[in-house]
Amino acid sequence: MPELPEVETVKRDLIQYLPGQCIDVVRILDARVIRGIPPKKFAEELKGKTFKDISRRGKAIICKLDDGQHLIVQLMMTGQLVHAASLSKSPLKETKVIFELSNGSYLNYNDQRLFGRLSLIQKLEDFKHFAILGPEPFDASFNPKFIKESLKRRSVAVKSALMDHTFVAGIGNIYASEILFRSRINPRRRANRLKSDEIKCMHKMTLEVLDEAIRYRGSSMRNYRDGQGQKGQFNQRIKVYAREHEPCVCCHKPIIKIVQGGRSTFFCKNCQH
DNA sequence: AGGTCGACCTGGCAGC
DNA sequence: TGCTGCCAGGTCGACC
Repeated sequence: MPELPEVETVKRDLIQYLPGQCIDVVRILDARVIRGIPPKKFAEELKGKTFKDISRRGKAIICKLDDGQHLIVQLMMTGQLVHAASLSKSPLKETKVIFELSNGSYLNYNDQRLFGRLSLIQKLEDFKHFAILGPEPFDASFNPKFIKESLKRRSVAVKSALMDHTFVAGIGNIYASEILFRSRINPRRRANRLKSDEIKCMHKMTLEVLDEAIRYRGSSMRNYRDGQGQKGQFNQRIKVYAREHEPCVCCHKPIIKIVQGGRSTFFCKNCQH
């Protein structure tokens, strides 16, 4: 799914279109994406509400409504939140929910695999997922000291730790591999065995990779699209993810792929120690 | 408590 | 052409 850079890109797109728009109609084409509330009630509750603000926490998009409620969208693996000026004549097969807005435009929720979820909650504190989420990478609280302290008790591979959202929010499979490549750290290293200078470097590279990915509007492996339905441009800057057998940009030895915690990891054995 | 694994879903693609 | 098996960006809950 979209990881932090992709979700941040979608958020920045939608913030240009949604605030001030009233939801006239909610059309639910597949009710399985609606969570924690009966779909009919979901549609009724949202009808007539106006978007006040759009924000992001981890990989979730938060739409604040004028009545104080929050529409939370988790895109998961294949979700897309796309704004469209007009309704497509033949709606995509993946379109699961259509929000008709007061200015005649539309917000479509598309999702091929139906892992994504739309929730409607009163208070953000009530949302269970946020309660367990670690700090935002760009937050000052996410710093080398915090990382060192958090990883002290974790014997898992550092790649798995980076992807653990209770440790730090927003990092998924693509960016975990990219961050470790730039940090020259072997993804198999145990998290609690990293030296202080390696932690400092990993922290710096986390911010560098995520910031660069946001500037390039994210990566599109298969399904990701931004708020306007366009692909991200970070793909050509990806150094290791999904590049098995390709030469490493530094030493030209082949990139290798391993499986950690059931997920693919890509790295250079020669450059990452 | 931390770690591991399967379940949740659909569709694209490689191999036969 | 058509089948089978494998793979995919995330999260959660059950279990050890």
